[in-house]
Amino acid sequence: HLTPFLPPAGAPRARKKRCPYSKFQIRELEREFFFNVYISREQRLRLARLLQLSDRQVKIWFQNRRMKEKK
Amino acid sequence: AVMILRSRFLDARRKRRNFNKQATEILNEYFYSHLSNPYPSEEAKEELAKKCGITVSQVSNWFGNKRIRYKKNIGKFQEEANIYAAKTAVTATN
DNA sequence: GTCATTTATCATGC
DNA sequence: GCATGATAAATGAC
Repeated sequence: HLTPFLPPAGAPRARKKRCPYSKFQIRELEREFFFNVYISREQRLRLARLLQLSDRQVKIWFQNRRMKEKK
Repeated sequence: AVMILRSRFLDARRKRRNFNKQATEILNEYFYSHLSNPYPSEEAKEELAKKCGITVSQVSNWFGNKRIRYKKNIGKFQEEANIYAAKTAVTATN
């Protein structure tokens, strides 16, 4: 029979491997989320430095966290 | 050394119970009869959920897991695929 | 921004 | 011991 999922044709550049965050990282992210569901640009950069995460990672964490909240 | 302790807090939602055989039968029938595009619409998910006695989220979880695990090892699911292919006359209209 | 996904990881069933 | 369902990072459509 046929196979699902059309091949991505072009060069599929490697996706970043999912790495679970540490207890400390989660705790600080949750703490900030408690006060601000939508984190500001400045706070985002500050948290990223503190937690050794990229600005993008913090941004995405808040996006996923908001989705989790509404469920 | 810095240990990354990821001890999990009690997560009630993570309690897992297998679906009954009838529900799995229904989900597999849909999956293998739409193997070229195993992405049920929202309406189809709701209908599957109703027929299986599970939630829409559980249907989404099932298809997500099924797609990735099937793609990752097609050979392992070959026998299962043949069973459901023979069982259901394809009426794939999408 | 939301949101349906992909992927790996986690927790449980058996 | 893996199979299976649910959750946690990460991507991409819109």
